[in-house]
Amino acid sequence: MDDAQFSTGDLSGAQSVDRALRLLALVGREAERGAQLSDIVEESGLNKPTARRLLLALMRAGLIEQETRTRRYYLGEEAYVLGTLASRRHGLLELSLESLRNLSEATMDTSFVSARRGNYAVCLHREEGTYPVRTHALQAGNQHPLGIGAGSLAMLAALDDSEIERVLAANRKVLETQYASYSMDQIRDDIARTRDQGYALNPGRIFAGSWGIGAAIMFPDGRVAGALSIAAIDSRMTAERQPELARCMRIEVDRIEGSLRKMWS
Amino acid sequence: MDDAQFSTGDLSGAQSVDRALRLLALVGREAERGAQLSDIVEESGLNKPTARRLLLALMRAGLIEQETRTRRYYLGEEAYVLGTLASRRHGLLELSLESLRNLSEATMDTSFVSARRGNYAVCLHREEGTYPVRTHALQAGNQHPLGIGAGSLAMLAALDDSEIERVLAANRKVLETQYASYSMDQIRDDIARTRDQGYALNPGRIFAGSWGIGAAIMFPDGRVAGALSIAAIDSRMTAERQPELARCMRIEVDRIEGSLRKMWS
DNA sequence: CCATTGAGGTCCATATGATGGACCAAAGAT
DNA sequence: ATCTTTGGTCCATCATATGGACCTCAATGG
Repeated sequence: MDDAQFSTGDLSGAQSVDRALRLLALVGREAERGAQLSDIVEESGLNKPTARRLLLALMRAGLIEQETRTRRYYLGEEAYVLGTLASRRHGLLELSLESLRNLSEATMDTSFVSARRGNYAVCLHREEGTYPVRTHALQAGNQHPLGIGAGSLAMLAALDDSEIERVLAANRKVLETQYASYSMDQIRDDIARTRDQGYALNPGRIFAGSWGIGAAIMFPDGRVAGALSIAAIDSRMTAERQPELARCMRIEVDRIEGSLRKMWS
Repeated sequence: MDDAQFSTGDLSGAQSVDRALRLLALVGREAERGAQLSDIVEESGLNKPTARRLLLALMRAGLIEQETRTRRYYLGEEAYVLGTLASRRHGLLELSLESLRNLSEATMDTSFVSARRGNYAVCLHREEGTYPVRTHALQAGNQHPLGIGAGSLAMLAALDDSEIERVLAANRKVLETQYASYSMDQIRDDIARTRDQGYALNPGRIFAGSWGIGAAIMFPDGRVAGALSIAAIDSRMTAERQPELARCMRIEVDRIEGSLRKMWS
């Protein structure tokens, strides 16, 4: 596989860096409430001194910070600065914000942008709808394995079959242990239906009554850039309304893909 | 000094993490053109295998990525995602964008938001003005020691005197070697004038003819959040026009500080 | 067309620096 | 007043990062 001219040898190592960056990601996903040291220790599988040492290093770099009162860890300002600088290449959120506002206004429901992150999908932003009954199943920062949830399923379905199987295989354990309401075959069916209909549907699989539909956003070169999705209670996701919502999303996806084309040319 | 109840002992270490994160920052600042391995090696002072190993670790985490064709390193999507998540706490850019648009429209000149990053100021965004002659001295991602440039000086002047001296002392070497047109006393004078006038002025100190004025943005708790600034050629920065520009900036700074108050309450 | 230069990438013996069990301190909880 | 939970740290041991030497490819130039 891959990488042309240079031999792609080992040069493995820098394991503490790997560990530190895993912690960084972990703290990031917990961004809202802040992460406790004990949680971090548990979730990361590292032990306390190690975790603390790595956290200190991340703090020295400004990527995370610790609130003195609560002793909780949060993403720091350097993370924000880097993100700002990265948005030149990866500005999916910026490109999508207006679309989300359009969607939420037109449909009255809550809409989302997600990005692919390895074998997972992360929610980048949640744009509240105006309809008074809303589902709060998905918040910015939350992540689920690819295939779990509407936007996430849309992204998975947009990959080619060999990669889908790779992803599913990589996620097998998590799926079995944490997503009992799903099965690998279930997901494969969902993919088929998604490709067939042109949009992804989550009929309350994660939380009963909390439905969603999603559509993938593609880079000009065919890679998956992310996904838009809309969530609502089941009674607002009837078979008649679904295609209508899908059409709205399609329009916005086209707009975003147009901007991406411009950005990369 | 400081940190209350827990003893803040050593627990130093994780040096490779420090190094890796320095590289990350370095690649980030070079975000536009992408960073070459050889530059990274030179600027970081690390040697090639070490730098490469750390870069690989950063790539594994998705924080940076390497374009296969050019072999240059860029910020990766994870950096973007983290930044998005961090913007919940540190969303200076989001809060300022509208103000920048107002400023650039009202004045026809280019305007900027910067954030403090340790002893430096980083430019987060550059909003182009419409006036046909523009200075391109400051681009997003660029950084200068605190005190160098209008926004940067505004931030420095907003610190208390003991911290100013700490910052200046820390930057002494860089100032001497790379900013020969400045001197420590020069900067101290600039600070006095800034406090006096209520806005910071850079009368072409870095590049002749490229002037700027700046104003600091403060957090509700009195810490420096960042700065707005406006840049133009000298003929558009006459003594008469300066107070007018400063007034426009002041209005926008007030707006942003209002939003910050809301965000933290 | 074959040096030569320079950039990207890697190997591996060595010794530096990360590891984690044991421990201490503070703050709730009973 | 004692127990438990959570945050933080020390230091002897050994795993892991280090960097000089080396390889490969592409471009320059004689």
